[in-house]
Amino acid sequence: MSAARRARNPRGEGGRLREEIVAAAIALIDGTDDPATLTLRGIARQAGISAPSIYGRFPDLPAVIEAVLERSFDELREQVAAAVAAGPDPAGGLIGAGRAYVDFGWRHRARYRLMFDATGYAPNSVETFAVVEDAIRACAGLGLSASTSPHLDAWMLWAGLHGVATLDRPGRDDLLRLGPLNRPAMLEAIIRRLARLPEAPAAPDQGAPDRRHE
Amino acid sequence: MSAARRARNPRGEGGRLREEIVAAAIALIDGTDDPATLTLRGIARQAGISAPSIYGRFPDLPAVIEAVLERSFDELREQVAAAVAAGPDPAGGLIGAGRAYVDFGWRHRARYRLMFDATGYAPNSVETFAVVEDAIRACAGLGLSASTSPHLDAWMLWAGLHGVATLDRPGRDDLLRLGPLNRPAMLEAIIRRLARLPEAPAAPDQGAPDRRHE
DNA sequence: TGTACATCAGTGAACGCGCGTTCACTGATGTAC
DNA sequence: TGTACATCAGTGAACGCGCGTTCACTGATGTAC
Repeated sequence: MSAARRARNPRGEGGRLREEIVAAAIALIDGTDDPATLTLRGIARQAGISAPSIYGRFPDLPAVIEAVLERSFDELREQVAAAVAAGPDPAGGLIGAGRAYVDFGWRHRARYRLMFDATGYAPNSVETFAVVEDAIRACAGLGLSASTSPHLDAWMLWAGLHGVATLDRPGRDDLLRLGPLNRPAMLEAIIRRLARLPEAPAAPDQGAPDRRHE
Repeated sequence: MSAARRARNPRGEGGRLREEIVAAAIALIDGTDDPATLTLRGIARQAGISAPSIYGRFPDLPAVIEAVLERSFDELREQVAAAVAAGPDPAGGLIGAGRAYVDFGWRHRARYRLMFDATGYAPNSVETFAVVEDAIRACAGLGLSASTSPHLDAWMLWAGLHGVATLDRPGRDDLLRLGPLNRPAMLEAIIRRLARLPEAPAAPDQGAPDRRHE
């Protein structure tokens, strides 16, 4: 599985292994569709170390998973915040943030499921929420959103984004097989309705191909 | 685990065991929080039979799970359809349907996750979708909903409901710990926005206690 | 009415597997004197 | 500068477990004659 034999870390830098373990765990789960693939032995194989080596850096498997959660929520927050900042205006930034969120869920399908299904604890998950809430608040302040409670509306928006990210998935053609949907336009509509932005302006070329599952 | 020794089925009615196996599987998964608990050996224990007995009725474990999926989607459709019919008017029925949907997800947490995460195939899942779509169409026909595309709006509504059903869960206090939310009111707001019903009328006593996790 | 027999509804023991975790160890490397 | 030694970064073998599945069987029961 792994390439050449891994070189042992120099004296005093054994802590580096901790990072390698978390990175291996993320690579492992990102390469599959099923969070159950994330086993301690699998992580060790991916990292090119023996299974017991993990115990030098983590007390047990749940501790490794918790580290994966924390890093993943950081990543999610960064990507969502970057999208907010990249928007042409606050409303565009908010819509981009929603897209970035769902995109993360689609690109890291199993990891995303782990993030929300695991029994672990990720205290930094609220930071992503705060980014969304602040974006709505900014829009409301400028009169771009009709939101009177950014806190509640952010919650609703998150629920909607979470639904899109997890409901719409390949490999289950029984679910919502609705013909060729224009997913980007639908996602934007959901964001607008839940964040109380005005309906989208007329979009002439909404028949763009759906490249989601490629 | 099981009570007294199970009595063997009479001659010719061995097919009854099939029903018992599916029922045992549902009881097993409904009694836990983790879909991974649904093992073949666990199902056999729950049903009070030996593990190999299952092979007389199902080719393997995935086949049992598929039967669970099918029965579960039937149950979901029934409950959603009943809520539509029980509404005081079409709009009230639609809101009730959304509530019933999320309620199913909350009451059968692990099973609901299995329904959407499993790799199986449940052809009857579209029937629930059709119930929602028809409810929106009925509202639109009466001018109660501003929907111009019940099909797309039903999809969005489903995504929103799915998000609420799966995102908001006990045992993960890190996620969206937002203080005492008025969940019923928020759920209703999500349904109204996505199904394009008018905003809720002023609700004086929205501070009702949140009894969801009791 | 008796009885041999086929069928049916299961069971008990065993298999190989991957898992999380423990234990005793190995061998390189920096440090004290 | 040399060397004993403590420390560090891991490893290999083994444990017990629950899993899905296979196999040969058992014992009750309806049916043919």
